[in-house]
Amino acid sequence: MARAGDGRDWPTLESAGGILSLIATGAASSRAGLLRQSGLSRVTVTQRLNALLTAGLVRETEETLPSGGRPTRMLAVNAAAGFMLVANIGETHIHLAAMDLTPAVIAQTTLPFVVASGPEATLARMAEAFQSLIEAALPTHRFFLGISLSLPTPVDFKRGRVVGPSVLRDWDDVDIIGRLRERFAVPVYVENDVNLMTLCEYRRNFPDTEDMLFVKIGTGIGSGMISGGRIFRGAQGAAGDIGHIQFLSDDAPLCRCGKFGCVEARAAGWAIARDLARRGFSAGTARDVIGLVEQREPEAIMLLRAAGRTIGEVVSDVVSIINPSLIVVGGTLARGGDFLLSGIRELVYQRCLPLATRDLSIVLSAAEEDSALFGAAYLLLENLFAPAEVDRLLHRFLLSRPVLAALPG
Amino acid sequence: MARAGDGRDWPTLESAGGILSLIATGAASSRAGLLRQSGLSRVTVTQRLNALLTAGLVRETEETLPSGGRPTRMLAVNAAAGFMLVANIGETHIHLAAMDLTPAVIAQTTLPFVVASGPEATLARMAEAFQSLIEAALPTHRFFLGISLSLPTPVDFKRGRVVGPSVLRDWDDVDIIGRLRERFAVPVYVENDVNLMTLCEYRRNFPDTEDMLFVKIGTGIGSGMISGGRIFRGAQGAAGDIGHIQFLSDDAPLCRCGKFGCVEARAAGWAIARDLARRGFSAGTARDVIGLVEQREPEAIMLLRAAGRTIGEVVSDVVSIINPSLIVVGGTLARGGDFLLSGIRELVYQRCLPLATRDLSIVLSAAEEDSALFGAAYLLLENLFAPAEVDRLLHRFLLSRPVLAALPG
DNA sequence: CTAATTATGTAAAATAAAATACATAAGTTC
DNA sequence: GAACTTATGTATTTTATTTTACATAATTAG
Repeated sequence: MARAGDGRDWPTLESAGGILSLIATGAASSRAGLLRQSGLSRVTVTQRLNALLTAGLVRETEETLPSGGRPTRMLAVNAAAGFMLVANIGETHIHLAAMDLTPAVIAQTTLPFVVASGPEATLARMAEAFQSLIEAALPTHRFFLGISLSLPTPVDFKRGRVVGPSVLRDWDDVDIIGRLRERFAVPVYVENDVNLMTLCEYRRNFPDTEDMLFVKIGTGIGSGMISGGRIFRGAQGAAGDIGHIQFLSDDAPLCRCGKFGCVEARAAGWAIARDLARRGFSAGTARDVIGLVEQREPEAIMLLRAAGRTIGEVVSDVVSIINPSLIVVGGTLARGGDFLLSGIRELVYQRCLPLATRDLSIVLSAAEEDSALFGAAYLLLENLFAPAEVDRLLHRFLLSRPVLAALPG
Repeated sequence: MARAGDGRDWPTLESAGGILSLIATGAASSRAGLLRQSGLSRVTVTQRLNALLTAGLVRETEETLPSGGRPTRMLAVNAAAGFMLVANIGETHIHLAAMDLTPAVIAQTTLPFVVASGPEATLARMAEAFQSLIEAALPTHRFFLGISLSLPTPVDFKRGRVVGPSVLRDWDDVDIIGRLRERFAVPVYVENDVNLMTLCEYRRNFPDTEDMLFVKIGTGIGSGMISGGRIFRGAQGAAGDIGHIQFLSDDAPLCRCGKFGCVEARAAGWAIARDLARRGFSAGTARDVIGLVEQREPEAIMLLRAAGRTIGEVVSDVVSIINPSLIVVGGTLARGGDFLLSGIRELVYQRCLPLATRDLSIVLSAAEEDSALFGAAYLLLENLFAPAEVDRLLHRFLLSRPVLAALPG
């Protein structure tokens, strides 16, 4: 058969999907690991791996594993083998980037975002921006892998559409995937931003924690869950909607959703800002609240602590229901640190079974910008390189290459 | 190569695990389906399927699928190919059975159960009973597949142990799997009873509903979840513990867990019985409560309705968190029908997002005896026939057969 | 530096599986 | 009943993969 290096050997590369998937998903990172995980023979693994190496999809890393004898050479996907486009639609801006497979930013740009423009115009302008990013990335990262979008609204992941009453009016039932796919002819994924922040947190900081809860406490309150290493979406992608869980009391405040007593109306950034405003402070957003807390304003601190306990009530419900082994608290208010966290911890440890809290950690998220954007990148990667999809990816990769050596001899 | 029927062809049968798994898990039920799902060629599928057919593990069913031409012959695992042992430890009795692969009961027996006897004695007596069941089943169902147990307590499924503060005192850290495996040399699984009731409900009545919540309302309150077609267990197997979610109020009642205001203390069978007793009725258990409701005792009905609303509060939290597409209400109090259900429906539809409730059904469980026992059977089957495990099963099956035709020629 | 140890590559022979090309089976439609 | 349709089986050829057996590589231990 074809030897590594004697020109391209398409057939071997085409069948190398399984190997590529194992490396990309982290299931194996050495030849021995590939042997074990794939069940293939050494000859076959060597052949296919060589095809991937010469194609530039996989590379040997510098590090080696000492083993008593010849050290094991480690393998990794070549981060420069291609690029993807990601975008995060925020409340006022859209952040777009081209990323390599690390994922790391190759080029980026920002667009203003006005909900009122509607989906058509917005998607059109995003497509323009994407086109520029492609031109920036293409010279160095020849292969265009796909597109992944983060939206600030519930998303039906499978159908790739905005669902339910949403900040994004008029986006209901817009076929986002179809629109972008048509234009760029690559796989497109769309997901809710909190789920993507959760995924980023998992992949970056807690890759070994397969059951975690991420709570985002900013101007609003939302959550995402990783279960068995995957985003937990529920039947319609609406899982994790903890912001509008209600608990009634005499003074149940009116929520922006129209109901009384929601967690958000008690403990979200806007609610605390509302309470501070009533006390004569100038505050409207989560940032304002945190600003006052960082100035050690006692009333702001007190309200943040109270919010922590309120959120703790809901989080303890979540813990009883899904039994995670880690809770990560992020979002703007998380910058309040222990002022926020102590209340959450207090309620969770007070209310949940010892069994559920015994091995439960509650930690702050390392405040990272763009975690939704990186989450979108991780989502795309894990889908493209999933065993069931990787052959399609490989096939596109092959078609994208100039057919230098497809000639006989 | 070996033709179907010319004696045993071990090599072919040994490689037929994938085919068997597809049939057993329902992924394929015709030759065409096997072709599609397995990715193997028709020749290979035919060969392996024939090996399974002649070994008696798979059979062709009577029904056929009309297709315009020659009808498709359907395939199914031969229910009589083997038997398994299952047991459900209840509060006062242990129900043990030998079941075929339908699963249907071949033989059964009941033991009294006293917690105070402790795990050693109890497991020993169960082993005795199992031995008799084996003798009953063996003549007709020669192959012993495995053992599956239902326990009325949280279980760490992976480790096969009782965890946490539990009704089963002293069972903590008893290696149940190890004990039974040692004695019977077959795979052993242990799971919590509510999870198994959930699984049974899913497999029997709603096999197409991959995200469902089962709420058991009896003397206590518990729940189980199916997510993506699998039991959702959480990090320690403690997921779904909704009975002890608290919501405070001035009159928060003391729960048997020692905290105030738990759902159980407000709405479980024992709590309603307590309230009825205070009003002069003679009631101590969920059965007593339902007895009074069935006699149309207004106060009992009123209390059951109120319990429905209380449970509805918690269920609406669960819906917001996990977004199921179906809620099945079971347990003794479910016999109260709409008296119980209406309150649950009321709260869920009132509190949850339209997105989450749009396609959500809330139904009563068809009151079935032994659903935990059948759940245990389903659990065993789905694990034994899982792609990763099926080869082991096949191997044991081969070893268990008399080696009639292992001679040359 | 040498021996021991583990990692890795590859040619040749042996197997396993797929593709191809027919052949037959068991229904439906008319 | 004849024609058509889809399901299914199998011999033969071709292709892919594993096995076997050996060779080489790059470390550590001494």
